[in-house]
Amino acid sequence: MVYGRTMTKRTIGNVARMSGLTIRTLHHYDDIGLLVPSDRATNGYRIYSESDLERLRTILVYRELGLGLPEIASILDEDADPAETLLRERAKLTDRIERLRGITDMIDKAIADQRKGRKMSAEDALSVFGDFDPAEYQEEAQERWGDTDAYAQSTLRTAAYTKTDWETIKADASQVNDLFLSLMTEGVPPSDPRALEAVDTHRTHISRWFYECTPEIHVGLGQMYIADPRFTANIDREADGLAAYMSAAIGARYSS
Amino acid sequence: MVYGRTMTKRTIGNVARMSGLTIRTLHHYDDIGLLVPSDRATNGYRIYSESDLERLRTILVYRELGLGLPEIASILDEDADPAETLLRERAKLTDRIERLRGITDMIDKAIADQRKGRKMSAEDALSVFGDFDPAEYQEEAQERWGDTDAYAQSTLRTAAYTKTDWETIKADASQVNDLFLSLMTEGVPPSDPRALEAVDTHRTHISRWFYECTPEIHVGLGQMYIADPRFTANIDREADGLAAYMSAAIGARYSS
DNA sequence: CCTTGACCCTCACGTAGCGTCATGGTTTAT
DNA sequence: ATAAACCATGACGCTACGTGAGGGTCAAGG
Repeated sequence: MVYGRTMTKRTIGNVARMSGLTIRTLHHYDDIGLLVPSDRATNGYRIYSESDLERLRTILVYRELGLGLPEIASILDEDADPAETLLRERAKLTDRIERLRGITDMIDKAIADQRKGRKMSAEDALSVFGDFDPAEYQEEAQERWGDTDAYAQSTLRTAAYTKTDWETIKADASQVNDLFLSLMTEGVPPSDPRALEAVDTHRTHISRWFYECTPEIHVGLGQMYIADPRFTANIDREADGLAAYMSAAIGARYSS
Repeated sequence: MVYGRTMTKRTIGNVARMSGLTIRTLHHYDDIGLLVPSDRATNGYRIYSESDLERLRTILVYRELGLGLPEIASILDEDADPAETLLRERAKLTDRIERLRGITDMIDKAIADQRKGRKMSAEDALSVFGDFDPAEYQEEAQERWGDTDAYAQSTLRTAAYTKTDWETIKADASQVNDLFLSLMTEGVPPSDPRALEAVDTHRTHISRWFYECTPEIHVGLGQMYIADPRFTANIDREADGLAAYMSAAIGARYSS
C-alpha cells in the first residue's frame, strides 16, 4: 500500500483514526446524510475522498462550537447563515452559563448547609430585614400557599442563606424597588414598557432567591401587595403608594 | 370531596398541578421507582400520601441542583452521601462552565472571522494565536529571564493551560490592549490617570495568567516592549506605536 | 339510560449522538 | 488454511420525559 501524497482514497478506519472519531460516528454521519462518502468500493467499503475529509473537518469545527448535527448540515448545505446560527448558539450558551453559575451557587449553599448543619436563625434574618420578619411572613405564606412547590423551594433555599446572603438579597431587592420607585416618581404609568420590564426584573429576583416565581404566582403576589397590609406597609416604607404602583405594573404585565 | 386540612390523599393530577410537573413526569418517576405512590385506589388510580409529597419536594430540590434521577434516588434511599454527590456535581458543573466559556470565545472569534469574509477552517479553530507562537516566545523568555521566579511560575502555569484557556487569555489580553489602543487614538497622554489605570489592569492580567507581576518586573516588561522588536512587532500589529504608548504608560505609572 | 367531560390507566414510539453488541462478509499475513 | 484485521448492516441502550393511541372510571345533566 502506497502511503504517498497522491493517496486520496481512505477507508473508514483510516479516517476515524486521523480525525479522532470512532467508526460508529462516521456511520452515523452517513446514516443521517451529514457526511456521505463520495464513493464505495466494490465490496461495499466506504471510500472517503479528500473533499470528504474537508467537509469532515468543517463539521468538526462546528461541532466543537456546540452546534447540533442538523444545524451543521444546514450550514454546510448553505441553507443557513453561519454567522446567524453561531450568534443564536452563543446566546443559548451564555444563558446556560448563567444558569449553571446559579446552580453551582445553590450547590455551594446546600453543601455548606449540609456540612455545618447551621441554619439561618430568625435573629440573623431580623437584623437584616429590620422590622419585617421573613419568618413571620413564611408562616403566613404557608397558610396561604400550603405545601406548594414554591413554598417548599422557598423554605429550602432560605434555610441555607447566611447573614451575608440576606444582605445581598436585601441590596438586590432594594435595587429592584428603586427601579420601581424612580419610574413612579417620574410619573411613568404602570403600563409603560419600562415598568413592565421592571416587573420582569422583580420576578427574576424572586425566582433567584426564593422560589420559582411563575407568572401566576407573581400575579397573586402583586395582588397581595395591596391586599395584605403587612406587605403594603413594608413596601410603602420606601415611598407612599409604591406597593400600589408595583401591584398595578404586575397586573398590567400579565394582562393578555 | 372535602378540600380541608385533613386531606392527605391526592390524585396524580392534583399532585402534578401543585408541583408544576406533568402527569407523565410522575408516571416516569413511578416507572423508574423514584417516587412510587404509597397507595392505589381500587380503580388503579395512583394515590399520593403526604410523605410521598415530601419525598417529591426533596426530589425537586435535588433535581433543581442538576442531579440526575438515579443519583437522586440513591441519595433518597441513603445509598449515597448528599454532600459528596453534590460536590461531584459541582465539579462537573464548573468544568462545563469553563468549557462553555471557551466555546463562546471561539464562537466570537468564528463570528468575527465570518464577518471579515474569511471561512472557518480547522486551522483557524486550532491556532487562535495566529503567527504568534507562545511556545516560541517561551524559549526566548527563558534565555532572558533565566531561572527567575517569575519565569518558573509562568512555565508552571502555562503548561497547565488548555487550548480553551489560551483562547480566554487571548480574549482577555486583547481587551487590555484595546483599552490602551482607545486611549492612544483619543490622544490621551500616557501620563493621564486613565492610562495609568490601564497599566494596573495590564499588570493584573499578567499576574492572573502568567506570574506574579511585581512593579519591578512590569517596568522591565515595559522597557522590553520597545527594546525587543519581537514584542514591538507583535503589539504594533494592532496599531502602530501601541507598544511605545504602553511602554510609556508603564514607565509613567511607576515613576514616583 | 345514555352521553358528555374530566379524570385516570397502560403501552409504546421519539428525542441527540452516538456506544455497544450481534452477526457475518472480505482481505491480508502467516 | 486459518487467524487477525478490517469492513458491513441492523438494532438496542442511554436522559428525562413529550406525545399520542386506545381505553377504563366517575359524576353531572338530558
